[in-house]
Amino acid sequence: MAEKRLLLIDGNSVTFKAFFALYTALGKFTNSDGLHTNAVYGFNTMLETMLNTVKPTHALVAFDAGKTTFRTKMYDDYKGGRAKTAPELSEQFPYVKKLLAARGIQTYELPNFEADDIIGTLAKQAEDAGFTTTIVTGDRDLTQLADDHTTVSISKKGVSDIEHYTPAYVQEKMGVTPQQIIDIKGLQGDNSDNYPGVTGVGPKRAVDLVGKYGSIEGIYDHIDDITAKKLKEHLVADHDQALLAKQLATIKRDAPVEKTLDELTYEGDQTEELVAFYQQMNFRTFLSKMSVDGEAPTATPGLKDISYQELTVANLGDLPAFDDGCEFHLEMLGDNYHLANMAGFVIGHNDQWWVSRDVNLLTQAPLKGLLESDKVSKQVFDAKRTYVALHRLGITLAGVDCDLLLGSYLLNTYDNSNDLGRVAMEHGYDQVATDEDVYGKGAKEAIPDDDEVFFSHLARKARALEQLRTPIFEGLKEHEQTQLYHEIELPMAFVLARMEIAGIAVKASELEAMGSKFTEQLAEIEQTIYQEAGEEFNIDSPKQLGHILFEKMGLPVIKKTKTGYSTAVGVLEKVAADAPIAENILTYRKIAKIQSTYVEGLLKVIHPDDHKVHTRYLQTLTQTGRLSSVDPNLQNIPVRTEEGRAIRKAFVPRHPGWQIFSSDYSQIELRVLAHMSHDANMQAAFREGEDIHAATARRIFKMGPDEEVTPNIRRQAKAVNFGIVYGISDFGLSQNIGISRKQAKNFIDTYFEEYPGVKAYTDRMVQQAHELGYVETIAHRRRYLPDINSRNFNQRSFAERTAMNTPIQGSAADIIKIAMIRMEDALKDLQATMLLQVHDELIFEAPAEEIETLAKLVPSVMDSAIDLEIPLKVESHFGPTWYEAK
DNA sequence: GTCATCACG
DNA sequence: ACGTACGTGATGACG
Repeated sequence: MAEKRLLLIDGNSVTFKAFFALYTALGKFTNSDGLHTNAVYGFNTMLETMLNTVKPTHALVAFDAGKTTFRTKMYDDYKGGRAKTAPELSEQFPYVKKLLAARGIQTYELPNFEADDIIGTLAKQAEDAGFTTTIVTGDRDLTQLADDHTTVSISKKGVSDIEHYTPAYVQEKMGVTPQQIIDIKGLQGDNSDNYPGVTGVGPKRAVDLVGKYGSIEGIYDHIDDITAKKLKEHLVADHDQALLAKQLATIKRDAPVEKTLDELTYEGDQTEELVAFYQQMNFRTFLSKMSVDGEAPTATPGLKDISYQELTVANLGDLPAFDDGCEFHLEMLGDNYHLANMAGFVIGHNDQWWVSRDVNLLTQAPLKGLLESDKVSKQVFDAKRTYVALHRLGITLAGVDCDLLLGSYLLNTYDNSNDLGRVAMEHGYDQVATDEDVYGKGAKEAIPDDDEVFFSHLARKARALEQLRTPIFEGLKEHEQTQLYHEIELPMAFVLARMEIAGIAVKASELEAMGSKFTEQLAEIEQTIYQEAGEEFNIDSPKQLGHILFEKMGLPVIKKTKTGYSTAVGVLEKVAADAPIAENILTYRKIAKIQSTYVEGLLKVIHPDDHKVHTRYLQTLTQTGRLSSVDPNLQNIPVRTEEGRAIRKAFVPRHPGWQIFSSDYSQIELRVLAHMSHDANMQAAFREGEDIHAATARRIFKMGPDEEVTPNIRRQAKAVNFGIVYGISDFGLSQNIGISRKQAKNFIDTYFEEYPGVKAYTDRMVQQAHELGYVETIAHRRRYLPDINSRNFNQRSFAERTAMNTPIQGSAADIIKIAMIRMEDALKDLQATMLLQVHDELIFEAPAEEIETLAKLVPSVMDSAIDLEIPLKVESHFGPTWYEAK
């Protein structure tokens, strides 16, 4: 007998998940009738995945029948207090059902029961009848149904990110058997379903107890074995509640379901109906997939065939001149393009693609000429990556027109990915797979030996570049980001590429000398700590350290983390007065950090040939428009403590006699705020060259002109200024400077009275975010804030703070990027080279005789990068190493 | 892979 | 009543 495979889907839960997974794209998913379709779309994506992997013979989607169920009869407030379902979501349920009908899948609901119970009941029947069952849901509770013949697949973040729970996986992940999930829930209760368990029992204790006694009943049978006094009291007091909660959590396996398994035979797509439905929904990509049904299967379902030619030395001459431009992609496995092997490339246009594994062909005519010509416009994915890699082959890339990665990032920072396939999918183009699909991941990641697989993937990438150029440019135009793209981000990519290639020289001998000194110091402190603790333990383990400090030594617990005692700096500083061990641990930590991250970490990445480190700047990662730096991160080299700062002595110019020169913007974020808010008082302070923190202190503390601003008062005012930039809250400020929440609120109120323009600015940004769903920087960089209208206080508050902060932080990022682009031109007749950017600071190396020139030139380029209502201020330093240049 | 910690602006 | 400062990356521990 053929294998029988049953697919059971929790319709409500999956529709919910799909809706929220595609929530940011809600605006893009509407059909011509104005109906939202994101949940239907997401549901169908998930369904395709499951149909392809499970290949079911039988299938059913269960829905909840209504608000009242046997559970609400047991417990009035079951699922009480839930926010009303958004209308954009409710309107989609009927269409999900229509979709299912068109796909030949039955739907079912049963009065008084939830979808869970229908699924539980049918899964039981299926097991008895020898089926293999797959349950799909977004709700972890259903993992209680996992058994040897039943897998529970939970969609995690996205619609395609699915986790499969077998009994072994449940055990591994949750620490209990599937049957014990209900005991856990009985003890813990369920916030989202709104019923309590036992007071004081959270996930950790619940797993512990159930592990020890097997079940809730087991716990109460051995109640006298429980030594923790409070816990026992709670268990006794909440006995009834625990039993009720367990009952509520238990999925029915014998609901009066009137469907028999035989009726659930999966019919497959009802083609005509489905085409009509897709048309009604405006699902173009799903429609196009239908037309390829029945063709030879490809590596990834849904991809149409693509043709290409393999390029060789013999047919290089056949390449056209590409007068209308071309698409080009250079393939590398691995993120670090300074080192990664180049695996092949594709070039072409007008759906004619040439591919090869031999990247040396690129160095030959006519390819090298094409790549280096700014007359031949090129569409690429990640221009910086491409530029750096081609540079390794002696090719200087020019003529880049559309960088899909960069354009896509500007359109929406939120869902941007480094994978061409994924980015294409974001823009509704589904004819290219992700690298993970084609190359695999982890240890198995590799360029396929099969030419057909590899080359068609390359050709599909190139075609995606061709297809997406227009939509990307149109999107940028719509967002008024054309200038941002052409005049800032695209030129920036090449400036960064050249900085990365230049690298910065690091003296290994200097680091090694520091390292051996630190090793000695660490050994010494380690011994002292062991003596104070009375035993040896791993100081690097917060868990072991917490045990020593707070259990063995009985120090007062200041703060806890999710997993145990906090041993962070603030905590250790508080207990240091009573316990010298805390002081020693702080010293140990400080040195260990410098040692492992900076001494050892940097030594690992010094290039053996040129003795330099070549970081990579990530240009499409941050949500604000800042850069980030990896492999190594050169934007967080220590400076605040003397021991750490010494690391900078190892950063030197590449030639003897040269100097390191650095310039930084002074208070750029507050100046940007003064500009954007037009606040007269704040602007006056900057125009008159005042110390802004002192000026703020005078204002918020209502000081007379002759009163002296003490360092402590200035420190507090500085914290308030920072708080404003971060999107102020009284709580946050009170924590930061150790005052009461009430005092903090006072400071903020006074601040806003004194700087009314700033108050108006913050209100305006929050309001704009509410109305438009995004905020913008000076250069029209955009950040979407989908949580701004969230019903969850925390998420909403966070979005509001972000609405205030992002235009400030992001505009500062715009400004330094403009300065960097102009800087290259300003330096063209000098030997001086720009090496690093650290958010508000630029670092150069130059011959000593150019320092005088730089000291004038660099600040003038930086402070004229943009015309604000107040002046920008730049400070410079230089010296024989980075250590002195500050 | 996730957490806690700590380095920077 | 809710429970927080904004933006990052690297490390070691631990599951």
